[in-house]
Formats: sequence, C-alpha cells, structure tokens
Amino acid sequence: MDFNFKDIEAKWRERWERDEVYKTDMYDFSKPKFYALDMIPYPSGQGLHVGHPIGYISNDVVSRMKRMQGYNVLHPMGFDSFGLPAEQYAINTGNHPGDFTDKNIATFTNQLKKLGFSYDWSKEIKTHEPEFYRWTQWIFEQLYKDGYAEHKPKYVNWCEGLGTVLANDEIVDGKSERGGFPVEKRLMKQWTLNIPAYAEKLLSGLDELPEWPNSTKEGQRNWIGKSVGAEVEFKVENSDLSFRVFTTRADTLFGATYCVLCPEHELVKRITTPEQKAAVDDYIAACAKKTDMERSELNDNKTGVFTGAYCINPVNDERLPIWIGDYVLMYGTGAVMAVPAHDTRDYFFARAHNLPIKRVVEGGNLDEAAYVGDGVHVNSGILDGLNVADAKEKIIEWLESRGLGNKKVNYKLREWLFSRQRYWGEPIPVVYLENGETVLEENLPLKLPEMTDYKARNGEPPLNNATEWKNVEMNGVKGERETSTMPGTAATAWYYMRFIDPHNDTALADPELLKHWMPVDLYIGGAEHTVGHLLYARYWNQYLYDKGISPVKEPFKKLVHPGMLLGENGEKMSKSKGNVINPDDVIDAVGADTLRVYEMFMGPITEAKPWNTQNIEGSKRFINRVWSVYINDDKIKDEPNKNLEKLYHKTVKKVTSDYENLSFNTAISQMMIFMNAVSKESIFPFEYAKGFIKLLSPLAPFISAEIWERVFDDKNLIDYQPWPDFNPELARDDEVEIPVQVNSKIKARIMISIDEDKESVLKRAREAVEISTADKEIYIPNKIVNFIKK
RNA sequence: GCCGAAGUGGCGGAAUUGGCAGACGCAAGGGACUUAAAAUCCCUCGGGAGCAAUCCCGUACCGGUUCGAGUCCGGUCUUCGGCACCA
Repeated sequence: MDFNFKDIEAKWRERWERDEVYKTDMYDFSKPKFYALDMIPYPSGQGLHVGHPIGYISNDVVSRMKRMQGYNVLHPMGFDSFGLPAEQYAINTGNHPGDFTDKNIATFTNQLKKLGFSYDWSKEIKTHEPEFYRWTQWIFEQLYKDGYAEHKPKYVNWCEGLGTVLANDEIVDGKSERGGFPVEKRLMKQWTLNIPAYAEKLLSGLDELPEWPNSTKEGQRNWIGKSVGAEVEFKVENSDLSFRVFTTRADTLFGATYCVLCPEHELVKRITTPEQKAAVDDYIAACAKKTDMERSELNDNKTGVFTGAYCINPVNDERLPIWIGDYVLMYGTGAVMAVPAHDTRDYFFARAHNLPIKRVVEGGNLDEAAYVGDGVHVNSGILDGLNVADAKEKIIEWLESRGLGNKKVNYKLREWLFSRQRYWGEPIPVVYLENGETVLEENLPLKLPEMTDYKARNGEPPLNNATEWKNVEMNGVKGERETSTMPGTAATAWYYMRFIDPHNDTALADPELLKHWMPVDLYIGGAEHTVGHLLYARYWNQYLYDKGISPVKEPFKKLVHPGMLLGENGEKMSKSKGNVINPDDVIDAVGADTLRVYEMFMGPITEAKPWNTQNIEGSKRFINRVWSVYINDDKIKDEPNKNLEKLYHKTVKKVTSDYENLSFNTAISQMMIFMNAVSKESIFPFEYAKGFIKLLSPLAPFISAEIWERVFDDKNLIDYQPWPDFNPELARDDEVEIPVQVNSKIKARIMISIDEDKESVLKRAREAVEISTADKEIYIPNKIVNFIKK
C-alpha cells in the first residue's frame, strides 16, 4: 500500500483544526513556557515561495519537540499587513487596499496550513486591523507624552512623482525605485522618534545576547556607531558668531588648515561675503538636487566653495578659511575642522582646491596620501612628542580647562523618521488645533477613514482627501488631524508582545501574561532585518521596559537567520528571473512531509543554498521507506532485537540534541541511518518503533500522525505523547576501531573496548604493528595510538 | 574601503576539545527482479600508480605550530551578506 499523502494530509489538517490541537492555554503556568516566533510576513501578491518556509519549518520542528517535552509552547503566526503594494493596487483600481490585503492573507494562510505548521491560529495578528493598531497608536502616544516623539522640520527625500517621502533604500541612482521619478531634498515637518536617546542602552544590551549571531550584533554596533571625541568651538573672524565641530582626532587640531560647513548649515547665509554669494547660492541649489546616495558615494572628487569668511583655530589662533562642501553631512554639528595631512577626505578636498596640508604626526608620505596612523606629534605646541592616544587626552583636558571645547560621545544612529505620506498605514493620532495646540486623540483606535481616492495630491498625503475625517472640533476648538501615517516598521516593533494576549481590549497585553511569557525564546527570520526591524523592536521594548510594561530588557533571547534559498544555478530566486518555485506545486507532487524533510536536509539552515528538484528524490524515498516499514512490512513486534539497541539509543540522543541546536540536516541523516538498518532486520521492536516515529513527527507531522494512529494508538494523538528517552550507557559504543600509527602514518587498526586500560591498548597496538619499543608513545583514549621512532 | 560569514568529490553537504577526511543524500556506472518500464533491492563511486597486497597525492593558495591540522596561528586570493564621505 502506497503512502497516499494527499488524503492523509487533508485528514490531519482538518483534525488539527477541529480539535484545536495547537491552541495554547496562556494561563497554564504549571509547565515551563517556550515562545517560538517567526518574523511575520508581508502578504504580497506573489504568495510564498519555497524559500520562505525554511525558517518556519525550523521553528515548527523545535515547537513540536518542545510540546512533546512538556513545555507550554506559544507558536503564533500573523501578517505585517500594512504596506505599499496594497496602496498601489488601491490607487490603480480605486478598490480598498484591505480587499487586496485580505485576499493575499487568505492565500498565505492556505499555503502555511498546507505545510502543516503547528501555529495557534486563534492568536493570529493582522497589523492593519484596528484591534491591533490601536495599541501601536497607544505606544506612540506614550512616546509623545514622554518627549520621545517630535514634530519638526527634517530634510527628507521628496519624490514629486509619487507624492511621498522615500527612505534611502527606496532610491536608486537618484530616482525612485518604483516609477523612476526624480527625488530631491526638501525640508518638511515630520514626526521623528528619538531613538538616539536609547543609543547607549541599545549598545550595552547587545552584550546580554549570547544567543544572537555575532554578525547581527556587530551590524547593530556599527549602525549605532558610537565614537568618542571632542566638540571644539571655532569663532568666526570679525563677528560674535561661532560654530562647533565634532572630531575624533582632537590631537590633530594644530594641523587644521581650513574648516568645512555642510551646505544646509544655518551659519552659511550669515557669514558668506558678498563676493562669494553667487557661487555659494549656486552650490547650495545644486546640492539640493542630489540624493543622500549620490552625496555619500565615496570618491576623491570632493566639491565645495569658499564662503569668503574665516575662523580662528582655538589652539593657535591661526586664521582658517571657511568652506562649504557636501561631503560634510547634516549630521552631528554639521561642521568639521579639516586636517588634510591626517584625514583621507580632507586630503582629497585640499588637493582639489589647493588648500595647504600641514603635518602634525610623523609617518607616511604626504605626497601620496593622508597619514592616519599612530606616530609622534610635531608642530603641535604642547602636544609635541606625544603619541596619538596621549595627545588626544592632553588636548581635550586643555580645551576643557579653557572652555574651548569638551569631550563628547557621538552616535551615527539618527532619529527614526516616523511619518509617511501614505494611506495604508496606522494613522498618527494627533490633532493640530487652530489655537496652535497639538493634542493627542483620546479615543483609540483612530481608524482609517473609508475613501475612494487614494492618490496623494499637491504635496499632501492621501488622507488629506478625506475632508470630513480630517477636520475636527475638540472642546469647541477647530482643528485638523495629522494626515501622515506610520512607517511599516512601527507594528513589528512590538507585535511580539501582542501575540501573548491578542484580544485584550484594556491593555496591550495582560501584565501577568507578559511577565510569564516574555522574552521570545527562539526568533527566526531574515538577516536583512539586522538594523531595521530588529533595532526598532529592541528600542520599543527597552522603552516599554523602562515604563514597566515589558518585563524584560531584551525581547528576543535566541535569534537565528535562515540562509537565502537560491535557484538551481545558485542565482537569487526572484519573480523577475522567473525561477520562483511555489511550495504548493511541490506539495502536490511529493507531499508536505517530503518538502519539509527536503528543506531541512539541504544543509545548515543559516547557510545560503541552491534549490535542487532532483535532490528531493532522496527525501521522498526516506518518507516512503518509513511508510513501508511501518505499514507494509510485518516486522514491528513486541520482541527485542539486540542489533538495533545501540543504534536506537544513539539515534534518540543525536536527533534530540540536533533539533535543539537547529542542526536538522544531521538529525535527518541519523534517522536515515536508523531506517536503513531497520529495513535490513526482520524484527523492529515495538518500543523502538514507537520512539522513532516520535522523533520523526516534528519534522514530518502528517505521516507520523497517521502511523501513530494506525499502528500504536488510535485515540490519543502523537502530539500529546512524551518525547522518547535514551539510555546514555546504551547510546555510546562498547567497542571502537582505532588506528595505530607509526611516525604519524596509519599502519594498522585494532578493535578496543571503550575506555579500555591504556597498557592493554598499547600492548595490542605494538603487536599489531610489530614493534617492541618506541621513542614516544602517544595515546588518546578511544581515538588513536601513535608510535614515534627516530 | 570597513564589518561579518564562508571556501571540502560530478553535486547538496558530514567530521565533539586538533586524532581514520568525504557520514547521509543526489547524480553516474554495473547487476538482480520484470515480457518491458516504473518502483524496489545489491555492488562500485576523490585523484594517480599497480594483476595484487599496497603505495603516493588530496579539504582555495603560501608559510608556521604540533607526534598529528579541514579544524589552531600569520599572510594571500576568491565568493557571499551587511554598512558605506559619520569627521
């Protein structure tokens, strides 16, 4: 009888759903908890491809094992359902973006269910539903009340063609990624969240995450970009104006030969001399057209113009020309002191504009490049003779004692731009009253209004078209609602808490439940979220921790990034390349269990690996072999079989620890070895047969559930069975073959018992290679013997 | 450029702390069963020399440490991922 996977899978999908087998009783605190979370997907129109489930399957295997091991497991799924494609659909068709979203969610849900995931669907979250985003808005309001949310003018990437602000990664070659419209810098009032205020906590928190990948922690450290240096004040000559520069190389102050302000610096207009005004204005206008991307292309072609003004170097009263240049960013103080001898960018700029280069540190060749290394200071007054580290310390002390500057810690991390000129997002719950007051919406959720016209017009967001919604009156005062919405990353910055109590309508979650269930024990999702989602999520969690709402400092205990799934020839899988494989087609052809086994057998989950349709054959044969051993053969008997004893215990041991470590490919390999051995035997002892099918069940839940019901217990599901034990004594070999080397070359092999007496092993080893003495005998228990003869 | 990860048969990949390199699987070749095919089962399968026992070479490249290196150290090259004028 063949394994009829289609009927069997349908049967068990129905059974699991009907009996709510995977529903978690959140208030059952009698068992230890395990929270296994997948990064929730955006429900795109394309549906899932075979790459997505790699992470989901991994987490499902662990969840299913943990349940059988007696944990109370929370394993939820949901959808990050606000987003651009739905909005684009609405603009194009005039239909509500929710229609498109609901349709896609239905497709995704269907696909996920076919894969046999043990999600508790009763806790499903859709981030576009008011029941959920009510609390996203609530968190925003708390941030506002605590002074972390501000509405202020920001330079943004404005795209007239799309009528919206774009993030840097939505711009390619100065044009919008979608549509290819030009993008320019524009000063607009935007909501921002003060994530830099949490820079230090976000940085130190990383040290408490031993189960995070190093690359992710490094990525966040670099993104936060802490640097310790000094802020130094430069006075503008013949005026009472001054500006501050930040430098990590205060020791090179004596080598400064000019200063550069960024074109947006507020001082530029006030200090530019009449003779230079035309040149400066032209330059500023040209810069506004450039995007951040263009400006940040690292090259030696540094542009800039002289303002005509001079400033005074506080350490030696030298007169330095003030330039503007777009290689200086509107970040930090927006101004730098230039030391061309010891900074590569300053060096290029000085060369391009014939500015002087003055050495203050020995080393390198200044005719060829700036010297940025350590060395003895020269031409530096009080610093002469010191190395870089000592000189830094001394000059900062000197500056501080004279009030000319101070030690300063700087972070690259910028404010979180929180406004989007879009419809399909969470409304920002703010009203601007006629009397100038800004007030928060009291009745949350503030729902999105129904509309028919989703297009942005006249530089205003789409919600501006909802006149009735927008114009409000509060306590007799007229006002207008904020018409921008929140970015996509807002919901995912906290959704992991909502899964714990998704239908609570008095708090974002019951504090008692949060305390029991946080943090997430295993979080699986793509490495592309290293500095986006994962940093914002840590920020909101830390903020909510400080408010006493989140019970933990860090929300995700263990983090795993699945490697990218590539096409058959190692290329990226994408719609445009036409090499996307739909899991539905694979499931139709070979069944969900085989697909799950294959995806886990391909290799370590963290590695990128190519899809290979032919290789599925091996997983299919394995599943079919399991079926014939249990259903077709007549070898499962209540009799012992010594031949399988050790292998069985070894297999239980290895599969258990491999699942725990997410090393599924080696677990499967071990199960294949076991099955191969079983098919050569005529007796498959009852207990081993039971134990093995339990080991297989997290990985291949359909066939395992069916076999369990048919062969062992037709009333109680396999999911409720305890995880098999192994006997450590039996899980190790009694005897082992070890090589005997002479001068590190293998000359013989002998069988020894495990932990056999050293002298006895050496004696037999000597006999095996026919030597009586050696200059040196190396003996590693149970591993190797090596005789060294000169 | 900086940060991170990796480089092992025809292919996907195994290899506790340094201790038999190539587990498991795919493909390939040979055989059994079959009227035939599919399915299944058995054998071979890193390279070279040899009738053979056996020997030599082999984990990107060069060097080092060690009785012993895929694994540790120094240097080089390549690939992938992330960040990029942050003063």
